[in-house]
Amino acid sequence: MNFAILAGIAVCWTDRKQSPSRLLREVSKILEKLLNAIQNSPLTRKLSAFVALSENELAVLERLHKRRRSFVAGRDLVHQGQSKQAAYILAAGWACSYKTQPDGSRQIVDFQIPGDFLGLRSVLLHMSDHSIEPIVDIQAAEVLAGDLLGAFARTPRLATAILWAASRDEAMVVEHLVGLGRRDADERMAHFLLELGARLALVGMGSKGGYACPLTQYHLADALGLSAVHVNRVLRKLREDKLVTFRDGHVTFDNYDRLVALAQFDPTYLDHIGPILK
Amino acid sequence: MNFAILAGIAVCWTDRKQSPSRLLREVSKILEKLLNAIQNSPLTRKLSAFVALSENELAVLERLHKRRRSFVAGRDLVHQGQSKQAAYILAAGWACSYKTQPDGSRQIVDFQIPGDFLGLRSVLLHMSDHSIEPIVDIQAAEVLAGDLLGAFARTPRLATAILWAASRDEAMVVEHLVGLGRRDADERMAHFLLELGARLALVGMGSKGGYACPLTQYHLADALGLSAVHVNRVLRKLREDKLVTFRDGHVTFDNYDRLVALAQFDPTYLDHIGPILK
DNA sequence: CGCCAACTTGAACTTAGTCAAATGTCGTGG
DNA sequence: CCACGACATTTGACTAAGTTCAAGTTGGCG
Repeated sequence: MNFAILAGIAVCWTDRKQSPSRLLREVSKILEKLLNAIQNSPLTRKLSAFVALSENELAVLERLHKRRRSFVAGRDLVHQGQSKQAAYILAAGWACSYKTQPDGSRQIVDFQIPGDFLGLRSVLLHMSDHSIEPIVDIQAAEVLAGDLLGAFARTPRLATAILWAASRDEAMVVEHLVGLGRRDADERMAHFLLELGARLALVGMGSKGGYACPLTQYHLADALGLSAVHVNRVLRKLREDKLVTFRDGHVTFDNYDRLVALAQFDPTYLDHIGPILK
Repeated sequence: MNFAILAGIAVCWTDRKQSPSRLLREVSKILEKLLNAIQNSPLTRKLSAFVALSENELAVLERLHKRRRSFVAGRDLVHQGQSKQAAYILAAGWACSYKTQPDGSRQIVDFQIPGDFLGLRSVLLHMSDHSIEPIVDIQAAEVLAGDLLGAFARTPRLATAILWAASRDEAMVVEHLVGLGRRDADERMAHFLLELGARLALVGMGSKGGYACPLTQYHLADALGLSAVHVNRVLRKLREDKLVTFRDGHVTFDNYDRLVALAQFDPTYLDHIGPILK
């Protein structure tokens, strides 16, 4: 009995005859397992949205989610310069990775939402070049370097899928860099809010209408390279122009299309189909 | 007969007795091969500076350098949005990867110098999210996705070394992002010139005294998120302050230590020892 | 020689930062 | 219940950094 999810469509096949009732029973058992895996893990959900994962691969992925730990908001999970070998898969809550300068100012490099890896690069460099802070209380699965490499060796397709997700993250960092270098404050904010919405939509936490967002204006300032004061002004302007409203922990897109036009937002780099479905 | 280069020191050993003259002959043969490989390939040189590579791994690395091609300055090697599966190893010359915005402005994400990979991420995403432009005439070895994966499968240590180099590149992009978000124009320029110097020193093309640099002030402007006019002013100021001189395709550090202090340059993220020498 | 690209400089302008102060909100302890 | 502090948000007035526009200068090369 074989089973796979292909671009959202379940496919199953068998090479020998079976009674219909037995076939049905098996399929339903597998479906239940899959549903379980996908519902329990935003990472699985994210990867499944792009890449065909077999039952076996899903099982390996699930095994990576053992060793679950909780962390409280605000206390650094990893600190810049710390030598640490573990990565994490974020299961619930938001985090951000940032670097602090000697003069005290900080730059947020990226936000992580459920399904994202934390500190994958640190594992390879054997040293964290940045800090990671939980923005709210979070749940994360610790992944030891050895387990990850083991999983890669046993399921190369999964390895490719994870590397693909890492590449996608890197593409987002590049887009962020472009924003800091070549977009003014309004465009930067618009682009940021749109990108975050697109990412959240992938794990079922947002839509074109808006999304819940626990970030403070200080987080936005540190991410966008602006002062908190200016962030506030920009948000006011966007709100008054009926483009987007950021208020009380919630982002509401008042006019998605005009916002996309302002930000010159092109979600191509997020939308791409994965590398496995050839 | 075994042989390795370990942090710049050659090591050889054998498990059976051999006549001294024969041993000597073998060692000199191997040395010649290695010298050849290292001189011919800046990538080999870069990796060897951090990671112990065996004779076999060096041979595999050399094989990746077949299929050498030339490209003229200014004509895009890869274009944004292009679907392309090959990556390149830059053998000679300088290139830059950049993104252009719909409004025509461009942001240079990174410069590549000999020994760097071009478009490694594009291979995984099956699509280039940026363009690559040779700054001068360049020589690059085309690496097909298949060859790369084959080499990875046969020599996992080499795979780790290359992934490590890729992580290091990503760390540089992050540092660049921090610069755009949280450093003013002077610091940004100082930091950039220092980082470039450190990278070039790794492949023997620069020192604490300075280095040859084919970039124009427009390149600097596009990389640092400044206008070309302002780049000119910043360069003048740094020159007048006797910190660094950028002129006639040559960067000269007039006062390395004060420049490091101004830029708050911390080369930790470039200096790190590789992942294999545990 | 004349052209072109890179570089240089000045002046006016715009964006975003800094400083300062007021408002709002939430949870804690009296 | 209210007072209080901690923190996030909001607004205004002023300032500094960097852009834009415009007009040269320089140097290499056909």
